[in-house]
Amino acid sequence: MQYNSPYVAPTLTVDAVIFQVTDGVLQVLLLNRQNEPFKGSWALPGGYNAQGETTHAALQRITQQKTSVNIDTDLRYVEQLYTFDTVDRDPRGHAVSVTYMGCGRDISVNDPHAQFFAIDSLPNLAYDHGSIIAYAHDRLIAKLNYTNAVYAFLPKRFTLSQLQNTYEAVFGRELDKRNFRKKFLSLELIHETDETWRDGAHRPAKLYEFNSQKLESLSRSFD
Amino acid sequence: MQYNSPYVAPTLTVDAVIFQVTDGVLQVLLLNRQNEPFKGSWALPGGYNAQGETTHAALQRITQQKTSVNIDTDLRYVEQLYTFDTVDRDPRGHAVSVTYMGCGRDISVNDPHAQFFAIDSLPNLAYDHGSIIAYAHDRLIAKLNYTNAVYAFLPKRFTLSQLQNTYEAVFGRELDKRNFRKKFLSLELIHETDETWRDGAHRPAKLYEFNSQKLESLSRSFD
DNA sequence: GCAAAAGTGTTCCAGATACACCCATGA
DNA sequence: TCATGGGTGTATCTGGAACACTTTTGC
Repeated sequence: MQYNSPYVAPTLTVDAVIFQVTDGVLQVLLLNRQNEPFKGSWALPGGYNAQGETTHAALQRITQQKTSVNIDTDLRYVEQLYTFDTVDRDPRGHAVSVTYMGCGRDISVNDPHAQFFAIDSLPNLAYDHGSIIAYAHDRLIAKLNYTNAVYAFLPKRFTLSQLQNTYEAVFGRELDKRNFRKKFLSLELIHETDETWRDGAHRPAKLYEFNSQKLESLSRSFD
Repeated sequence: MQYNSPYVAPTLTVDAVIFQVTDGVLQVLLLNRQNEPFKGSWALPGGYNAQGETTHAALQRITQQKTSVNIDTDLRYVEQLYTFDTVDRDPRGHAVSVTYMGCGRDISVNDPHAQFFAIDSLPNLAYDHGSIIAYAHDRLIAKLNYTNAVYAFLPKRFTLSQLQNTYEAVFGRELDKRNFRKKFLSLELIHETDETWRDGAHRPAKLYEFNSQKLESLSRSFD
């Protein structure tokens, strides 16, 4: 491979779509932009990826700096999504963005400019971040359909109702309680514990645990 | 976003996994490397992506130059796969590679160093191209399972046996003829034509056509 | 008439869907 | 005792899997 003119690489950036489910609502982490371009709009956490740094390492550094979220400890599932590279997506010049999706729970953000938004009431978004979020949501739905990735949204021990709520929040539709329980239990991904959860004036719920906290493909797809 | 040291982007490259099905065998296009590193090994068609060029445009230019394959006219389906960025994957330095998968049929290559290989008898591969091909194959199987993407491997009119052979080549296993036909026809992706195909001393086969040559998701997954 | 691929139906089983009531608790 | 969410079973339907013979042609 020979080149006559000196090679100049495009700018490389990383962007993260960080999801959590709170009170039965799927949320995305966004940052309010303090500078141009798109000052005042909301954007995914992201930044530059320099030579010698993997995209994963860049993501780690950037989310830590900008949102105090640590992708290795705060997120229980992280996956590369897609690389967006339309030449005109950034008004400052050609930038190629490697995007990631991450899932966690009870994520606390200190920065006053960082905030979680419900997936179905997003504010004005910078760049092409609206389509990146839509892409991530589609992928997330697919992942929950054929893997055990829900574990990333749940505490170690959880009730079947919490589990069902999480699926409903991601899928954006309601599921039948009896069918949900029958099907999910038949997948043999979780087991009962001897603990129960008391929460108000009603029968306490059994707590369950995942057999494995590692990503596994389901024997049959969920949906 | 301010930087104290001047920003240097990693080298950006693109690599293509180009599939076709010939005589019931799934094949991948490879190039024999004439230079170091990995001189003599086989590699995916790929090359540098400079600033101002989209990855798709770079792919177009590179496959045309190196293998005389035109991804817009010779391939009927193209999709971005994944971005590989392990710092040490290229011995010459940190390179980030955006990979694509493409599918076509009857692709002719002029270059004597370019050749199609059966997916299950690949030669010595350069870089991490073995794992890229494996990743592409997995994705291809998934795509054929939940979309009508097979059309990319077939001529405009084709027999049900050709269709079944193509699935078998990609999936790497045999399918039951009666169940295959019943199921595929029930998906309503193809329609009969009034033409038949004569080919040797046996009953001629009806020719079918896809209703649409655009990618569609199946109402129920295939496999 | 024979070799070769095309074409065709039925039975069985597993899993999806639809659906309504009793249980255990706190106030 | 009542309000609240937890927990449970059955009937029906649809789609997947297994399986073998007849048809049409060229030689």
